[in-house]
Amino acid sequence: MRGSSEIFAAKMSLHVELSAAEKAALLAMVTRPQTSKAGSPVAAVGDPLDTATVVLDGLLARTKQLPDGRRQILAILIPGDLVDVHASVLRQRDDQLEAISTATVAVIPQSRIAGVAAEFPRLHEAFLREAFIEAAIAREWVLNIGRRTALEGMAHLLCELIHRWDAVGLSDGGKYPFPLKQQHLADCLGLSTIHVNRVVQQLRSSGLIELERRSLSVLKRQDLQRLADFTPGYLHVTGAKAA
Amino acid sequence: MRGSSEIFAAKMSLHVELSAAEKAALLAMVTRPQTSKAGSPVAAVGDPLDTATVVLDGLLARTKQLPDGRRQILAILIPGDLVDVHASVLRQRDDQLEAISTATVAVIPQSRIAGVAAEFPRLHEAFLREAFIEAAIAREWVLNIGRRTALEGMAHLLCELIHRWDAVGLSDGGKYPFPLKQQHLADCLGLSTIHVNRVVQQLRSSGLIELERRSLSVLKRQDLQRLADFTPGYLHVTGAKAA
DNA sequence: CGGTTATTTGACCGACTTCAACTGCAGTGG
DNA sequence: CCACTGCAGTTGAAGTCGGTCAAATAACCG
Repeated sequence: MRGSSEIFAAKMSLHVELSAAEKAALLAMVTRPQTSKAGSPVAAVGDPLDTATVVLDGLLARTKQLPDGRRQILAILIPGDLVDVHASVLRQRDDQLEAISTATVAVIPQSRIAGVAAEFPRLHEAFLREAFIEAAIAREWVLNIGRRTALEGMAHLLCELIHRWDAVGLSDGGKYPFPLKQQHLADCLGLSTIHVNRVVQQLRSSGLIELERRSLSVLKRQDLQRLADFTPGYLHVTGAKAA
Repeated sequence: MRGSSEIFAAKMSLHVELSAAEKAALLAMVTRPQTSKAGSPVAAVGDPLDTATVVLDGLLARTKQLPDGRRQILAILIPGDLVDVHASVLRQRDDQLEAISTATVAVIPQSRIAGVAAEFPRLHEAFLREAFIEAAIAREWVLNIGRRTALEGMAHLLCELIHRWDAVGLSDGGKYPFPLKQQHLADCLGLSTIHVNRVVQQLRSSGLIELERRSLSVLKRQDLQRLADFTPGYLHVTGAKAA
């Protein structure tokens, strides 16, 4: 758990150099780490929105559902991510968080987030950066789902994930642990699982990726990015790891 | 112009009651009002992202484009909206703003936004609310495009627009000025203009709306909302005008 | 092992796209 | 006043991408 918090602190100080006091304050805010089993909800629609959430380990999805069960994933959350910073200002949760793999998260109470603005402006700025980047990613997803083909969209999603995974050091020479099921990919892209399967096989047979056994290998990263028209600018990662 | 700024100030104080000093500071920050002709760009990809933008009059679209010209609208901006608050933290614009109708906008320099956090915390909070709500809307659009049918999505888009228009007093008893072309609707929903046309006619012939001559009339608002599964919670409008 | 869940395959279907032509309308200039 | 132009909207026919249904593997797990 301690090590997990360090990933979070490291990510927070990626853009703004934090003082020891700021780092200490940051780690002190993070309370009540809890782990959830794969597939289980971490927060539901209508829940009071009174904490931000830090992902310490595992993957989560932010989702919305229609009354008849159609489901859409709005964001994939990875270790180090700080989400729901808007809890400092908005009142009610309008979406859901659920664990994709076994995941452990901690929370920061709403009062702490609000307080940090006055006490630790640079921490506050780091929080806002996280929130604004998640918003930028959501906008890119609108483009991805609205205007890219299934194949392009899938390629783009994979590019985004590996890029973000690289940034927090979750890669191993082009090979990544990949806990997402095809159902998750479908819900990210607004597709059926069956079509996701066909698209994945296209990517496999064109030699761009290997995807099996909960593991993703990117064989031709350049080609994959070209297919997806992936340009990482929208991720606003300008730190040392920017690649 | 003066009157337009008042709309903005009114919207800013919808959730947080602002003091006279705060209102004055707010209006003092808003500089350089400029008007753009329908269809012309207001800000382009790669532009330095050093100002937030206030919409004083007219409609804008936030857009992204793929290299081959496919275009997606990410947000419709209406009078009173404050956008690009993230300019206080992020550096580079990754999307485009363009005028839908003739529109006049003003800007707030990045330095002012950053400064306001310390000097006028409640204004800062109001700015953040705007940014977070735009993010919430973007997430709803992901659902709209990814999982709703064309008909449902169109209905939902219209519900959102009239709801936001009501909130800033742009309605006239169920009748709204409607400068969007079918091309804009298509780019909002990830559809072809031709299909938009057919969907609009479905809505017309089922008696839910009238849409002609740059004017929208909502005849059966309840039915339209039911068709769209529209629940305004994600707009986080909790003020007096919440309806 | 057996039972469950995830992935894969095939056949068919439908929502939406593409292409092409036509209508209506506002502006423009003769 | 009326042709001419250009653009938004409309209509129809044909095609495609992706969905649905059903069933067969294949992986996971107690």
